[in-house]
Amino acid sequence: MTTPQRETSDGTVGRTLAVLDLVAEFGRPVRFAEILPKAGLPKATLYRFLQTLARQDMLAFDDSRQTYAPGMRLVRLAHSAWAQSSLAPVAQDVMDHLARDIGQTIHLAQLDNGAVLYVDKRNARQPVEMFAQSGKVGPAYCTGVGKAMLAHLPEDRLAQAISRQSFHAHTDRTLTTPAALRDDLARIRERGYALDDEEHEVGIACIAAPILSGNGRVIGAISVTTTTDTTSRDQLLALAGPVKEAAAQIAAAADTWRFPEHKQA
Amino acid sequence: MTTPQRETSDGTVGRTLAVLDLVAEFGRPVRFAEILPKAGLPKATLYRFLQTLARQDMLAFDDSRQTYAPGMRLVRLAHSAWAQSSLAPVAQDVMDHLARDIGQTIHLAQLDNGAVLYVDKRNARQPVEMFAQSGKVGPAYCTGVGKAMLAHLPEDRLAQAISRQSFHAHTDRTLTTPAALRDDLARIRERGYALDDEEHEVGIACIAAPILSGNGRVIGAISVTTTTDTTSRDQLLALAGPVKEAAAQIAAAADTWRFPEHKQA
DNA sequence: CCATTAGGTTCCAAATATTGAAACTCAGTT
DNA sequence: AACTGAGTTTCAATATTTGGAACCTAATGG
Repeated sequence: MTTPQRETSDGTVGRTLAVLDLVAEFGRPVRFAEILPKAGLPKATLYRFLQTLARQDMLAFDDSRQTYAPGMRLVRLAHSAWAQSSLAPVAQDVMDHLARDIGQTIHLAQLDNGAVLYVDKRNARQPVEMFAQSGKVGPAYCTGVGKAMLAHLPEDRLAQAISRQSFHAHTDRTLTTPAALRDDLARIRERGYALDDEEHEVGIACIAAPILSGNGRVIGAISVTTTTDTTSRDQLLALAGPVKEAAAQIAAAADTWRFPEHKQA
Repeated sequence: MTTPQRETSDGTVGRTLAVLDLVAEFGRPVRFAEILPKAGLPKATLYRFLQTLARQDMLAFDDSRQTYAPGMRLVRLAHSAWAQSSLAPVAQDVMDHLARDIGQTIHLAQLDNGAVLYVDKRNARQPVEMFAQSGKVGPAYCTGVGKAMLAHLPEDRLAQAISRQSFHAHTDRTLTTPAALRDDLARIRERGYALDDEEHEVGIACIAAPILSGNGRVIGAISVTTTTDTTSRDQLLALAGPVKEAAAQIAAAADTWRFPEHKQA
C-alpha cells in the first residue's frame, strides 16, 4: 500500500532486531530502564525481547551490573559477513600495495543505508586497530569515501541517501546543504576522485576514488588520509592517480572474483 | 502444549537466527535449495525467514545469482560488540607492547560456546589482516589459548565444553581424548601457561596464558605463535614470562575498566 | 522503621502473527 | 507440449506474541 507510515519492520524478528540496534547504539552497556523509553515498547515486551536476545547470545547480560551489551555471537557472524559479503577480501592485495607505496593511512568503505561503513584499513605505521576500525560507520556527506560513493549513485538512491544525511557542520568547511553537496558530487564525477579538505575534521584531508563495478554501480570507495601539517594540498592531489588506479584494480578484481571452493569433510 | 517436540530454541527469533547461523556457516553465498535440507524447516517457512533476514540487512541477497550471504548490518553490530563486550579494547596497550617487545604474532581470544573466538591480533610484520582474524573461531582442545582457558573453567562448565570438542587429530601430536586433554589441563594450571606444540598445525607452536579476573574466572587468553623452524622449543618457553606478565596486566586492566563516559547532544 | 518508589519480573486472556501443505509460476529440459 | 526443479504465494488452523496490570524486590527517605 502507499501508506507512507513507518512500516518500521517486519514481525517479531524485525522488532527484536530493532532493539538490538538500539542497544548497540548506546556504545556502552545499558540498563533496562535506559532502553525502555527509547524503544517505545511496552515494558513486558521489551523485557521479553532482551531476554531472547541475551539467550541467543546476541546480547550479553552482565549479571552484576544488570546491563546489556552486544554479544559475541555478532562478532562470529560478522567475521563471516566481512569475509564473504564485503569488498575487503577481494581488495586485500591492492590495499597492501597501495599502503606500501604511499605509506599513508588508507580506508576501504562501502555505502550502508546512506552512511559510510568502513570495511578495511591500513595504518601508516601501527600494527593494527582491527575491528576498531572495520565495522565503524561514519557520515557520507563530509568524508572522501562517502562523497565518492554518493557521486555515482543513481538519482533515486541518491535522493534517498541525501535525505538521510544530517548535515552537521563538523568544521567550517563542511558542506551543509544538499545543494552544495550536489555541486561537489558533480565535480567529483568529472574528476573521478573526491576530496575531503578538512570537511569532517580540522587538520585532516583525504582523497578518495569510487570503486565501480562493470555495470557502473558503485560498490565501494577507497581513500588516502593525510594531515594538513605533514602534507600539502598539492601532494595530496598528486595521489589522485594511484588512488584511482587502486580503485580500478579493486573493481576489476571484484568483477572476476568467484568464491574459492570450499568443502568440509 | 505438552508436545515435547524439539523446543530447540526460543520463538520465531531464535529459529530465524538459527537460519542466519546456518547461512554464515557455509562460508560462501548459498542458494535457497542448499539451505533447505540443512535447515529442517518447511519450504515456506524457511523462505519467509530468509526474506525477513534479507529485508533486515542481516543477510544480503544477490539478485543475479540468487544467493544469500551474511549482511553488512552484522559488521556494524559487531563493531559495537567488539568495542564494548570483548577484551580487545582493554587489552589494546598491552597487546601493542607485547607485540613490539617480542616481535611475533600474538593473539587475544575468548571462550565462546566451547570454541575459541579470536578477538584481536598483532602480526609480526604485515600491516594487518583485520577482521580476517578477529571474529574467527577455532578449536579449543588443540590451541594454546583454548587450553589455557579450558584449564581454568569450573568443572561443570569444563565438562560441558569438553563434550563439545570434536577431537579431530589435526596432527600426530593432537590430544584426541578427554583424558589426555584433562592431563594437559592439570599441567597447565600448575605452570600457569599452556603450550601448543604442533598440536593444531605442523610447524606451528605457541605458548599461551589465561587471563583471570579478580574473582578467578577465565575471561580470555593471550598467546604468542611461532614457527618451529625459526624458534626452538627453549626459545618459546623463554616467552612464558612475558606472556604471563601480559596476561596479568590485561586482567588488571579489565578489573579497573569502566566504560568511558559518553554523551551525545 | 515503616512507607514509598523505582527498577525489574511474571501472569494470562485476548489479539495476532506464524505456520506449512498445497497450489502456482517460471525457466530450462527432454 | 509435457515435465521437472527451483522459487514464490496462498490461506485457514493454530500456536505465539502481546501488553496491561499485578507483583516482586531492593533502595530511598521521611
